[in-house]
Amino acid sequence: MPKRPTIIDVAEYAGVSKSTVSRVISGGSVRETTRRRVMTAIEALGYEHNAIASSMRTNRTNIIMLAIPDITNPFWPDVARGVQDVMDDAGYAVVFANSDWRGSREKMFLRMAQRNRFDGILINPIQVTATELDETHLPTVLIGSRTDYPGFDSVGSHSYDGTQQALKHLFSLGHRRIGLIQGKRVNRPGASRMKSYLDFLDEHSLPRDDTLIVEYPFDQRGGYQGAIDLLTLPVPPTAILAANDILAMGALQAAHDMGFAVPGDVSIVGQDDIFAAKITVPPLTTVAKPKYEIGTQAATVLLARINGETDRQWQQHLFPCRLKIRGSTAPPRE
Amino acid sequence: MPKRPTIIDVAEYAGVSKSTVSRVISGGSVRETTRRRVMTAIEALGYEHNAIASSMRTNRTNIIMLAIPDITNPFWPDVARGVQDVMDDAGYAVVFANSDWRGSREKMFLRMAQRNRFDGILINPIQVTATELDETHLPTVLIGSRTDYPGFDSVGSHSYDGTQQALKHLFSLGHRRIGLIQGKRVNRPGASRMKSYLDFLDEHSLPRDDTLIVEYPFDQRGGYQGAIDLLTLPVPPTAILAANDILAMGALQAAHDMGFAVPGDVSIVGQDDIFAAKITVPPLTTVAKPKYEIGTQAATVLLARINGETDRQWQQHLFPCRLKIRGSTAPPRE
DNA sequence: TCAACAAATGGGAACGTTCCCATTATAACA
DNA sequence: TGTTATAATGGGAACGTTCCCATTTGTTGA
Repeated sequence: MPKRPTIIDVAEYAGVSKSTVSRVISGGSVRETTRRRVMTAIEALGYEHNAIASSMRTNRTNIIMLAIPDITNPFWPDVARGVQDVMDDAGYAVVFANSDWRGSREKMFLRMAQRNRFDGILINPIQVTATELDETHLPTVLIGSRTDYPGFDSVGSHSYDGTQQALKHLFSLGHRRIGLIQGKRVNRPGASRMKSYLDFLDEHSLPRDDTLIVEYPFDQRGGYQGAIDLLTLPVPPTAILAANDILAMGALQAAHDMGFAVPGDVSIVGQDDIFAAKITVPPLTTVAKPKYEIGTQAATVLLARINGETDRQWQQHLFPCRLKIRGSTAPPRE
Repeated sequence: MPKRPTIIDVAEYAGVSKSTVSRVISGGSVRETTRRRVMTAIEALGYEHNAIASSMRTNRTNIIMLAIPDITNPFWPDVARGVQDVMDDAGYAVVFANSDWRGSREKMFLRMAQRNRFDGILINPIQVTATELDETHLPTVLIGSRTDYPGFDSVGSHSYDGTQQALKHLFSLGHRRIGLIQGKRVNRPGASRMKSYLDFLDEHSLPRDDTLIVEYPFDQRGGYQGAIDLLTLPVPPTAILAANDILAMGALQAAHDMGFAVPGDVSIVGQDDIFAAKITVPPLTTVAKPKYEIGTQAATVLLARINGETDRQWQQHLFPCRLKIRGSTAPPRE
C-alpha cells in the first residue's frame, strides 16, 4: 500500500512550501494562481487532509459527544437528529454514547471524551455529578430540565408545566383520582413531574394518596406493571398519568388486558408525543415536547460555548410543552 | 488555565523516562515497582492520556462510523445499540451519520471518515458505489442484504425469504390478491423484496398486476398514501404487504380511516417488527428481523477486519427472518 | 523609477505520543 | 564469581499538521 501523500508531497508537486499548502487548505490568504496550482496538485496526488495531525496542533477535533441513556427509547432519536443536523452543518462529527442508565458507563464515556479531546459534550445526566462534569474541562450542555446542575447550560422542556397541563385537562374532565406512573431513575426521581403532581393535588385540595404513585423502569413492561398495580387498587384511579409515552403505552396494554376500556373506564395520558402515540388505539393523549428542537437548540448552545461566542453565565433553555388531546382521555364514568 | 500535563511531566515526576511512562500506559513490560511509581505520578498530576497524539503515531483512532439513512426510523436504534454494545467493549467510539437518504450527505460522511482517519465504517448504503467505498481505503462492512456490492462484507437479514414467509402465510389464509407497498429508494428498488414478491406470484400462478404494486417514501405518510391507492382500486386487494412496519402502520391508519376493517376487510403485514408493531390495534403481523443481532454481528465482523484477524474473502452474513403472526391478518371475507 | 508599504510565501519549531535501537540492570547458570 | 542471556529502561527520531516570524515578491503613489 502506497504511503498517503502529505502536504509536503503536495508542496513539492506544486512547487511551493508546505506553509502555503496549509494556507490553501485552511483558507488563508494566497494568490489565486498559486491556490489553483496547489489545488491541482491536491487533485493529482489524491491528497486527503489529515484531521488527526491538524487536531494535534490546534487542539480541536471537531467531534462532540452525545451521551444519553438509551437510543432505543423513541424520544432520543428525534433529539439526536436535531443535534446532528446542526452539528453536520458546523462540520462536527457526533459520537453517540448510551449509558444504559448505568453511572459507570457514563463515567467511562466522559473519560473517553477527555482522552479523545472531543470539543464538547451534550449529556442527559444519569448519575454523574456537577463536579465530575466540571472536571472534564470540556464545554458541556445538559439536555433535560435539570436544576440540580448549577453552572451548566441546559436545554429541555418545561415538564413541570406540561404535567400541570395534563392534570388540568384531566381535572376539567372531572377526574379526581389520578394515578401517576413514574419512571424509575437510578439515583433521583423525575423531580419536576413529581413536584408538579403533588403541587396540583394540593392546589385543588385533592388528597395525597401514596398508593396512587408507582415507580417502574422506563420501558413498556414498566408501564404495564404500573397500570396493573393501579388498576387493582380497591378504589382504582379514573385516570393515569405516565411519565412518558412508552410507560403510557404499557399502561394502555395493561388496561386492555384487564378489561378496562380506555377512555371509558380509565383515561391515560403520556408524555413526549413519540411517533407511535398517534397510532395506538385509542390514540394517546400526551404532553408533546419539541424533541427535534431540543436537539438543535442544545447543539447550538454548545457550539456557541465551544467558540466562546458567549460570555454569558450558564442559562436554562426551556421549551414549552403542548398538550395533545387525543382519544385516550374522556370524562370518568358516572 | 494550566497546561495539561504530558507523559514528559509524568516521567520527570516519577523519575523515569517518557518511554517508560508510555509503556506503563500501553501495557508494555515494566517492573512492578516502577509501574507503581508512574501510576502515582499520573494520579498526582492528573494526567490524561492524549488519544490524538497517540493516533498520530499509531494511525489508529479507535473510532468508527455508523452511516445510516435515518436514526428516526425505529429499525435503526436497535441496530445502533447492537453496534455500540460491541464497540464499547472493544474500546471504540461510534460516530453516527444520518444520510437522510441523500447521496451527497453520504459522500460527505465518507470524506469525514477519511479525514478523521476513522478505523472503519459500517454503512447501509444509499447511493454510494462500491468503487467509492473502496476508495476510502477503510475497512467497511455493509448493513443490509445487498448483493450489489461484491468485495464487501455484509450483515443483514434474509429478506427474500422473509417476504416469502409473509406471502405464504397470506396465501394459506386464502388471499389471492395481495398488494405490495414498496419503500421508495433514491436510486434502486428494494430489490430482494420485489423479486420475492414476483417470484411468489409466478410460483403460485397468480397474475402479475402492476396496479397492486405502489411505491412511496419510507414513512408513515407513504404507507398511508399507498394503502389509499390500493384500497381505491376497482378491485382492491384483500391483503397488503408493506416493505416495513412504518409503512404498514400508515396503511393500517388509512384502512381505518377509509372504513376498511383490519383484518376483516383487508389483512396487513409489515416487516421489521419494531417495538410499536406490538401495540397497534390490531397488533401487526410482521416479518421480524433480529435488529440488535445485526448490529452486534456487523460490529464484530468490522472489528475482525480492522484487526486483520480474517484473511477470508468478503462474506455475506444473513440472519433468518421470523414471521410473527398477530392480529392484522385473517382469512379474506367470503 | 524608486521608495515605502502591504501582501504572499518560506523555514523551522512545536504539538504529545510511539517505536526503534542502544544501553544498562537483573537473573540464571556453570 | 564471572559470563551470558534476558528483561527493563532511556534517548531520539518520526508522525503531519499549524503557527510564528523572517524574507521575498508585488503594488501603489509621489
